[in-house]
Amino acid sequence: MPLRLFNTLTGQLDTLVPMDGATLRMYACGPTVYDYGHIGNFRTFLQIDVLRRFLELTGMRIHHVMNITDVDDKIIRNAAEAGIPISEYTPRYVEAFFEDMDALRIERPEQIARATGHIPRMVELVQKLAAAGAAYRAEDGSWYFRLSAFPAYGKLSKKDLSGMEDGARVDVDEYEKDSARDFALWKAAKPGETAWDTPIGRGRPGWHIECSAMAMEYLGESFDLHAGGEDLMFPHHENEIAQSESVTHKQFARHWMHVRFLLVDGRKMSKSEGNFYTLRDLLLKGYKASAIRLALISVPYRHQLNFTFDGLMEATNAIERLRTFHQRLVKGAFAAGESPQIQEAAQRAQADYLAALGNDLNTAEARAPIFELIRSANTAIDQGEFLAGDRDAILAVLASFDAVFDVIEDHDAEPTRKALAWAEQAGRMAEVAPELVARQSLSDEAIDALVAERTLAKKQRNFARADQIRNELAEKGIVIEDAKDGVRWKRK
RNA sequence: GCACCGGUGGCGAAGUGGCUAACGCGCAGGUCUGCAAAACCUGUAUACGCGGGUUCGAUCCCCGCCCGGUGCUCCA
Repeated sequence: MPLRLFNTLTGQLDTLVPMDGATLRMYACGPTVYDYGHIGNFRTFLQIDVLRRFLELTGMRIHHVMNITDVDDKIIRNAAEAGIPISEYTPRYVEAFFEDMDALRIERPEQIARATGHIPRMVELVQKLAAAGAAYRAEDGSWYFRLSAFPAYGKLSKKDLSGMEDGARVDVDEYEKDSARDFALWKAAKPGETAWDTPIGRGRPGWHIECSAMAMEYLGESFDLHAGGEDLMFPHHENEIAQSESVTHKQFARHWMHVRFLLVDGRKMSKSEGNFYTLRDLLLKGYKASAIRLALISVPYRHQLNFTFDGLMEATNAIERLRTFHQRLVKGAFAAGESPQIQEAAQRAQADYLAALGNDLNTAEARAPIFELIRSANTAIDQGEFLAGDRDAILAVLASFDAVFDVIEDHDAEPTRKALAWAEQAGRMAEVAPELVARQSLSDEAIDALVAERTLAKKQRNFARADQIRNELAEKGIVIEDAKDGVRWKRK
């Protein structure tokens, strides 16, 4: 199943094929590590994860490079406020970032590149641009890209800058540029700021140059796919193209993917709006990592997603249904054989599922055949028409669903445990939802003991005691199910 | 202001120029159960923002309008 993916550059669905015929080379803009990641960041990384996982499911080999921006204005400012060098400031946020990625089960890219580890490559690129006449040094020692040297500028974001007045909106501290639209490649050091001594002077890289330098270092002058959030399209990605192609005269990335922003309660998420959430915030409110993952990927990447707590509950309940069904298959006893209707339904579900994802990663459409299959399988089981071969066929479909969505298998305990440990250490226990604390208060062994006591009470027809135990457990988020083949319990 | 995107049942969200417009969640009733839970069945449902146009036929195409959102500046 090939992937037809919307390409910002061409404005249409293009089939994603590795240009070397073997491995898809892709670059995705990663985080700037000045704070904890918020759910908007993670929506982007999650959608890129969906892309990766779908390609892997179809058997494609991938080489995916992600950068970490560990030097920029905000980092310098925050580190200065904290009174520590940036090399001490950023590691904790790098670590937190990967912890959050793991919590959301986002696969690691094949390669992670830090900006501060690639300064010489960036300097080289600036030198090459200068040699090509596309870069110039301003009086203060900063280097700028000369926009007029790249006539194709605007081809990605479809902006026509020809009509823009030069000098209409020049920032006061950018008076040294030849043209207002020229952007910084290298920023001259200001007193006390982090800086590197290099052949092009003492300073630090501009924001855009790191991605050009690292992408070309690891993926070559031309590669298959470049992805990121929609906000990066302009100016960041446009500038990357200008810098890179001015040096190589080759197409930089062939295919560009942009993930739309999410809204929270119908508005853009921002700290001033009071609708700003990090992953940790949500985990401490008691939501499961899997529910957050599902909520953030269920709306296709090219659509705005309106994030709400109702949406998180919906995702929580949908996962519950998936997991309950999965357990029913795994634990159930079925007679040998296959029933043609179920086999056929499983095959059709698998085909529809893959087709939906192949159609520009339509995750919403992809869910439908899975849930349809679950309903018909449940019906067959209830009617005693479900056989062991049917189970195997459906488990295979669920496995390919989980290869991309990754929410059926339950990995939720660890992220919550880590978030609680972090809250304790960071002195933020006040933010933890009381239900979450209650839920953590019983060990599996204690629950097993209570469940056994209840089963005994039931056998003795002491229903008052049995219900009392069930209520006690329910208060701590433990749900009991009396099935034909025994008693099950699960944490809500 | 300029540009782009969206407005589908109670909520979220697919999709299509013509068959009963997916799927999920919620709610109600039923089956099962000591009672529940899970599961299934039924209902919720006269759901395609408004007004024109094209067409044999439009939710889907075109025009206008209203509403919401986003970008044009640091931002996933």
